[in-house]
Amino acid sequence: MTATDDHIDRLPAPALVPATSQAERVADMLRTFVIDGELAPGVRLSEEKLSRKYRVSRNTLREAFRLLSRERLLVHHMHRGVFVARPTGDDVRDLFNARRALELPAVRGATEVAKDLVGAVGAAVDEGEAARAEEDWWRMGSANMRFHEALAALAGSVRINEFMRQVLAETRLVFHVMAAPKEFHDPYLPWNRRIHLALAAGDTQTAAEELTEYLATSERQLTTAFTEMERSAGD
Amino acid sequence: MTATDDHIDRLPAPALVPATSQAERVADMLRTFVIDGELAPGVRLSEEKLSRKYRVSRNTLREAFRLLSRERLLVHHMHRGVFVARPTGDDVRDLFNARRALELPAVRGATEVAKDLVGAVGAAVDEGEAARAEEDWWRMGSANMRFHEALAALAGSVRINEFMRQVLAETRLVFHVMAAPKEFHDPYLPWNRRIHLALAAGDTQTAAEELTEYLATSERQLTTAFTEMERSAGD
DNA sequence: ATTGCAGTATTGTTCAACAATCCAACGATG
DNA sequence: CATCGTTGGATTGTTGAACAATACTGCAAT
Repeated sequence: MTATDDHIDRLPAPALVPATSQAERVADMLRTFVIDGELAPGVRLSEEKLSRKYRVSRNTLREAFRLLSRERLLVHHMHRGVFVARPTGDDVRDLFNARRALELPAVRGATEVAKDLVGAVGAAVDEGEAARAEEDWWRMGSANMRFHEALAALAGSVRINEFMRQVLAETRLVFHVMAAPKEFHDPYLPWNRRIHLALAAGDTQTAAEELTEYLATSERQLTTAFTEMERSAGD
Repeated sequence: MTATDDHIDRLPAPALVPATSQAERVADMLRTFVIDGELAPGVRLSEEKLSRKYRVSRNTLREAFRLLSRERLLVHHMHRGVFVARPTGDDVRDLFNARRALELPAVRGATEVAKDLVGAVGAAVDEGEAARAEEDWWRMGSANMRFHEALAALAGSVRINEFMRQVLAETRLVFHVMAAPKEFHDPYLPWNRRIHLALAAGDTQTAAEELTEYLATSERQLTTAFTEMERSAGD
C-alpha cells in the first residue's frame, strides 16, 4: 500500500452506486412504458391490477405513482386513480415555450462551452441518421430527443438537464396522442445536421436561427393537428 | 335559466378545486418548514417520530417524502432515511447556472411579452422595499425570491415557472446552510429596482446586463463563503 | 331530460408485522 | 495504536389486510 489514500478519493461518488428501491424500480419501468407508448395516454392504472402483476404492494406502487406524477407523466385524480397524462393543445404550446427558453439560449452561448458537449450533439445526429438508414423509426425518435437534450446540456447545469429530459419525455407523450412516428421526425433530421454543423463551426447565430425555425415548424405542425383533433373530439 | 350553459364554462377549472390528499398536505407543510429554515439542512426526518407527531401513517408520510425528494428539498438515502438537503458548493454553482439560463433569456425577450408580467416584477420590488422599511428581513428574502420568479415567468411557460420555483426553493436552502438573512439580501434591493425600471422602459439590454452582474456578484459571494466553509469542515 | 337514491368498485389511509440493512459498541488481532 | 470481525439494537423497506371515504353505474321517480 502507498502511504496515502488518494486512490480512494478518485473512486466514483457513492451516488453512482444506486442501491435502488422497489418503488424506484417500478417507477423506472412505468416511465419507460409511458414514454414508449406501451401505456397509452389517458388509460387508468389500476392499483390492484398493477400491484398484483408486478408483485409489489399497493403502498409501494403508490410511492412510484407519486414520483411519476411529479414528472407530469401521470396525473392523479383524487379518489379516481392515476392516469397516463394526456397532453392538450395548451400543453403543446407550453412545452414549446419551455423548449425555446431552454434550447435557444444554450445554443447562443455555446461559444465558451466545452467541446465534448458539442460533440454529444453531433453524436446524436449520427445516431439518428444510422437509425434512419435502418428504418428504425422508434430509434430515430429517441435520437432526436437526445439531440435536443444535448442542446439544452450546453447550458451546463445538471438541473437544466434533468428538467429538459422531463420536458422531452412529455413531448414524447404528445406524439403518442396522435400516432405518427415516422412522418413527424423524418424531415427534421437534416435540420439537426445543419444545426450541429453551425455549432461545430462556432456559428452560434446561424445555429440559433435554424433551431428557431425548427421549433416553430414543429410546434405549428403539432398544434394544428391537435386543435383539429380536439375540435372533432370535444364537439 | 337561460338557454345555454355558458356561465358554467366560465367557472374556474376543476384543477383549482384541489381536493388535496393527506400526503400532499404533509408535503406542503414539510416544504414550508424546509424553506423557512425550521428544518435545518442535514437533519434527518424520522419516519416514526414525524408520523406520530402529525398523525399520519408511515406509508402516507413516505408518499410525501417521495414528492419532496423529487424537488431536491429532501434527499433519500437507502435504509438510512430522508434528510433535509444540504447543498454543496457545486450545487450553488449549478443553481446559478440554471438561473442564468432561465432568467437572462427571459429578460432579453421581454419586449413582446404581456405588460402584467412586467408589472409582477415591479410588484415584487415594491414588496421588497416595504419589507425593508419594516426591517422584516424574512419577508424581504421572500420578496427577492418572488422578484426572480417573476423574471423567469417572462418566458411564458408554466413549466418553466414551476421549475424556477423549485430552483429558488433550493437556493433558499443555500442561505440556510450559512445563516445570513439580512446582509445577503440587503444590497440587492436597489439592483432589483434598476432591473425593473429598465424592463418597464423596454430597455431589455440594460436589464440583462444588470441582471448578469447581479447573478455573478451573488454567486461569487455565496461560493466563496461555501468553499471557505467546506474547507474548514471537511479538512 | 333531470333528479334522487341505492349498490358496487376503487381509492385513501391506517395498522401491525416482518425482513433487510445500517450503525455504534465491543473486543480481537496484528 | 489502528484496523478488522462480530454482535445487538434501531430504523427503514415492504407487505398484506382491514376499514373508511368517495366516485361511478344503473334504475326508479318526477
